[in-house]
Amino acid sequence: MKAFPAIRASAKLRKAAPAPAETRFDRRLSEILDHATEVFCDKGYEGASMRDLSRASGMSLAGLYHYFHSKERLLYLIQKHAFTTIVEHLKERLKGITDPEQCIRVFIQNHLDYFVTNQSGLKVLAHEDEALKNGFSSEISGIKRAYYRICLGLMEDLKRERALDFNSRTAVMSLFGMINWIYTWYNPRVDGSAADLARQMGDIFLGGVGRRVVPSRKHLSMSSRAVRGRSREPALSAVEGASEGSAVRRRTNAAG
Amino acid sequence: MKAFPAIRASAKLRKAAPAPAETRFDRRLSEILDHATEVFCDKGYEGASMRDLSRASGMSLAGLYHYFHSKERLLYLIQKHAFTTIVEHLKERLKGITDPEQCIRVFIQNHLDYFVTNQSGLKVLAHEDEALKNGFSSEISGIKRAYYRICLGLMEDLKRERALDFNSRTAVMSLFGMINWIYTWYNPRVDGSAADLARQMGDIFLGGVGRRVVPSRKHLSMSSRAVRGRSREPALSAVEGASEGSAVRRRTNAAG
DNA sequence: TCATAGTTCGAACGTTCGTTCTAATCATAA
DNA sequence: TTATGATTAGAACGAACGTTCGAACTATGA
Repeated sequence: MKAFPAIRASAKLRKAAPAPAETRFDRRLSEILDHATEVFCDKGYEGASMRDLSRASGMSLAGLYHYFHSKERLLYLIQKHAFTTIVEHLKERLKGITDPEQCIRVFIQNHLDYFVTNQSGLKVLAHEDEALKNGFSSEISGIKRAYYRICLGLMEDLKRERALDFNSRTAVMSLFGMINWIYTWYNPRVDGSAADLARQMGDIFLGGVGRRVVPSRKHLSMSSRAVRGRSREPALSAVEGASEGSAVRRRTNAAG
Repeated sequence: MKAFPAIRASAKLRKAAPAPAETRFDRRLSEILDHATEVFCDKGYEGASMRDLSRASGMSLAGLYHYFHSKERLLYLIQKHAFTTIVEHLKERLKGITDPEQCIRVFIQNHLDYFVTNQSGLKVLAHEDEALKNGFSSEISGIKRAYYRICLGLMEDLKRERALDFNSRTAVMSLFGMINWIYTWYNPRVDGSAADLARQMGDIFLGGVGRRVVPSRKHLSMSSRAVRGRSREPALSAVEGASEGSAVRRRTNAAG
């Protein structure tokens, strides 16, 4: 409701074909998790009440507690599932790819793919990072650390192959910032597909913004071209903030 | 307390020399704002209770309400002050600088400078972005939009001068991601000064990570060198997450 | 058909929430 | 000293919080 209209739009169910040995319990829990993810996305973990979750999932307050022990454990389940999914998909997609640059592009693509098909999920992951207390947070931190280390490894591979010299930690964290921050601004109508964004962010991260673009690899999809045309405007005298711009559609809650 | 130990460490008072015409009320309110910023940083806006704020600022619950009408207005005051300060500093520092690349580097430096000297403030700004309801959020959104538009203008200047072709909105948002996400991972003991980080992030954003570095501009400060040495490790076989790494000190809550 | 296990619910628990009331305290100038 | 307005605090408000309990429902196999 409140938070970010674009995000709420296209949340889909978790699975198209449920696993055969899936019990009724598992199925129902999964539904609750999906609904809860939406609510946490909208109102934040602390801001969402169990009664909100009850309303969203069409189940009574007490009924919810048949599926998890506490609100905190619910967040834990959501985060664990989301993170595990991302890491699994990533490992799968990285198999067989050897070129370090390509690996990093796959990493970005995988992350953004998950976000675009499961926007609320990534927001809950990124935004409610510190919401869990010590007991619950440690396992999530573990998965998170593994994810971080995968990316760090890719970065080191790139450095070694090209004899580069940069701070890997800063690079990884900068990349995480780029791809996670997206939950605050992404609007599918304006910003195109995940593939579009992944290519753009890959270009920026790997090649920087301040260089002439060599139009290699079947560049410039339709949608990114459309967006690009939009921002061709005077744009100087920026410091004395001009009038309403058109490039930002929904909410420019990007800064800060 | 809870959130991010490194952030809590070095928060300083807002002003060294108070303005002459500053009333007792203003001074006291400013103190409360500082304490509240710390608490919001640690527990989040929703998670922090008025009683927490009361405890932190050493004032009774009822006494707080002499200085603001509601908890929400308190957050509004914090965000407005922080944002206004950042934008003012930026405008000041951009004066006289004409080279577009240098302007963007100044933008990054200004943002990170504010963060390092006022860590809790930027976190509250970045993390509690959506906490304000419609009435309060509109004015903050305005300042935010102005800040965004400044950066967008710098980006367009760079594009024009060098005849570049990239999506300005994506570029600006990516940059915001890089410099805002820092609140989730920055540790002064590991990551060096704001100037260090600003240079590194400027290099990445402008030149990309995947290029040989020309060691121009008095490169490589002490602290960044120290960090760099640390992460010189095997680093391959990344996909099957290896054992505990040493590059991440405090918490690797960077991902997801 | 009945017993059983799994599922759902209404109602309430004790606690904490943001906020307000009224009165007491403080600083200051006359 | 006294009068005055700014500041602070104790106690309480109703509302909402996360959670629990026991009873009622429902599906399933015997």
